[in-house]
Amino acid sequence: MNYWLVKSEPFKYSWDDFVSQGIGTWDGVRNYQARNNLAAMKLDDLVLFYHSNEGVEVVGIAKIVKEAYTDPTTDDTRWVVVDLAPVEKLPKSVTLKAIKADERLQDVSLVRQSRLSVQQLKKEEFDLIVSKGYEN
DNA sequence: GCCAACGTTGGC
DNA sequence: GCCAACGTTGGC
Repeated sequence: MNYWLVKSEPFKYSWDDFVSQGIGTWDGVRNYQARNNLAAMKLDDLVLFYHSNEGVEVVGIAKIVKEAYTDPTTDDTRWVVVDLAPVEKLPKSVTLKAIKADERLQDVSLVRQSRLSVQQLKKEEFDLIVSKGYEN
């Protein structure tokens, strides 16, 4: 089981859009590192859903319902997509600020390599961020 | 809206 | 294969 984090700009594709659709194809990735992460995702891996630009926070948990396949939105065969389904919304979203403030989360890519749109997390990091979503 | 960080492209 | 120029992302 692996743990991931994906970013989306809420005005393009928000958590609420995702929930109302019930399933979301994660297309549009045009970065090799992000692509490699998509390709490594396995069925039922858990994924944190992060809002970039607006909100700048982790809002919910999703899971992989279909492993990587060729991106149907382009003829370029280098790119892949996965399908995700919502698992649950965090009672309280976890802001980037809160993540940066936690010394145990200094190695996560959000902090180290903020531009990467599909990132892998360690189980401890994933659990820690989720637990913050349940605090207070 | 600005700018830093980073990825990609293309000339040599 | 290097590197400058350029484009994009994303936090602030």
